[in-house]
Amino acid sequence: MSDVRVRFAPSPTGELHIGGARTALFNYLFVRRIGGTFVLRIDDTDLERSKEDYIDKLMASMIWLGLDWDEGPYYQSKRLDQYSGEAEKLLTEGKAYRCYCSIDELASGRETAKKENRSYLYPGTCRNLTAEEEKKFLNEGRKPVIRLRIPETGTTLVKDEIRGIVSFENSDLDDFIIIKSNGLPTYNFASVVDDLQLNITHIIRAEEHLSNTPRQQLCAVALGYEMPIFAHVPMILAPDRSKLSKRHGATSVEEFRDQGFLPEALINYITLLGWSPGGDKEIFSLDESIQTFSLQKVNKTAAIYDTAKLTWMNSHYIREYDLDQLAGAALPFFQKKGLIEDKPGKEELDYYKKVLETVRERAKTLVELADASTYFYDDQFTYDQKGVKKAFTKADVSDLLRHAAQELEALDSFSGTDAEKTFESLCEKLELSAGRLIQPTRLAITGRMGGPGLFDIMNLLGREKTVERLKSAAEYIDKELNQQNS
RNA sequence: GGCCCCUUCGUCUAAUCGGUUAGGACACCAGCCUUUCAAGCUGGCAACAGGGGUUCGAAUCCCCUAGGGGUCACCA
Repeated sequence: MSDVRVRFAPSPTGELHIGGARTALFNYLFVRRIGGTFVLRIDDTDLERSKEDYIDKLMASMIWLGLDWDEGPYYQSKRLDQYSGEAEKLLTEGKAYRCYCSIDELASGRETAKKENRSYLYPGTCRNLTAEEEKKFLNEGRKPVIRLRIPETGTTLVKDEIRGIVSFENSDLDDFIIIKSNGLPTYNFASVVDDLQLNITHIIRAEEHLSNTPRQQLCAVALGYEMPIFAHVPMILAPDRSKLSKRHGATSVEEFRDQGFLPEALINYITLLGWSPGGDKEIFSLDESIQTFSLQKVNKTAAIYDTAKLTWMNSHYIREYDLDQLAGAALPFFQKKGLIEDKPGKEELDYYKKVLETVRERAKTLVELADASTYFYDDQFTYDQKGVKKAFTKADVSDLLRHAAQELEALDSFSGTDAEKTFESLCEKLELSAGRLIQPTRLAITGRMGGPGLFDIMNLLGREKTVERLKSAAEYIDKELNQQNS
């Protein structure tokens, strides 16, 4: 096993969204290829926004996607001693200092800077306070924060596996806060302390963190460490090129799951968002991606996510999935529609799998799969109105349906092929094209104009239901339609 | 606004060191297949942001402009 260590460090302020999932995925692909350790860390230093419920959901989503980790979760909220300890060290070394400026004072400085249309940097008011001055502030009841002393000159170089070397002028940075007045660390500090203490070797994270990296690197330098290697992966944007948010529809892994997407499809789709193995292959498994993944081939450009392609991939996986696996994945969707019992028996499950087999070809999501299966369970359906106009209004349709029902009833044995033969000879006898009989029959037994092969449906439904539905359709035509006509 | 990153079909992307009719996938359109709807197959539409260089030759290297994104919090 290699000593490469990566981490995925979500903050539990929401569900795992598609961008976070992709970041986790790239960490996973990278570390699994190299045989290193994948660490999960929960960045929960924001007490107000962090919720425990989200931690469980985050982990559940990762497991559902198949992204398992080796170590953790570590919780920043349980490591607070580490941060204050390191901060204290910086304080005694003179690399950090206490700042007594109030939030209001800071805000007003920021405001005037904005009015004068220049960028605001903390002016270093408390940079060189004397002991007496500090005492005075303390007596006033001020609670200090701790700021890192940033070099006034020089350049900080960030090495990034994807973007090369990115340089920042230290003079553009200010002495930022590492410990808040409530004693908790800020993200920029806690994250650095953790990455160093957990021996993280590669930080693979979203591009939005690139601008913060020089600050973190300066932290590491002050703490006497060298920073790990960075890889800032491009963002995933909404179709309108803006940052992803709720108003763009489904953005979390959980939502995609609820909409009937398979984890393999989601993974396959986001794998291709910002990375490509080269070549023409589009469909591949997590394991296949691990074999070919490299950070160097990750794109620099932000990707816009487009559910059309995801949907196409999902339909592909629905078609190709192992039947038992598909049955397991789709079951909750059937149960939600009330098609299947909470604890289905063996017979019910066998029938269910047969239904899946005949229906899976044309479903793009698991929701559609359940929608397309209702008439296998429920006799009480209405006829598609367009279909009624097309298939039920021709002359003598009701007689035709009754005739077909009679023929089927007269059969010694009943199967899909038997039914097909019966229909063929009936059409021949009546000198009808196959469609003339098949269309109204389809509508009669499913209520719809599209779907699986008619005789496959009959086969599954069985003779009794088929005949029954043919007859009641004939009745419907005589009653409803002829009444209208007269 | 300062700083940083980015720019190939509508979208995701490919194109070893500069030499390609700029390739694939989704979507879209047409045809084939077919009892319907899908699937599948075949074909079509469609891109190097703009302008300067460097070079025999630039999507590829350099510069400028424009556009997009990120970041500048006692959020992460």
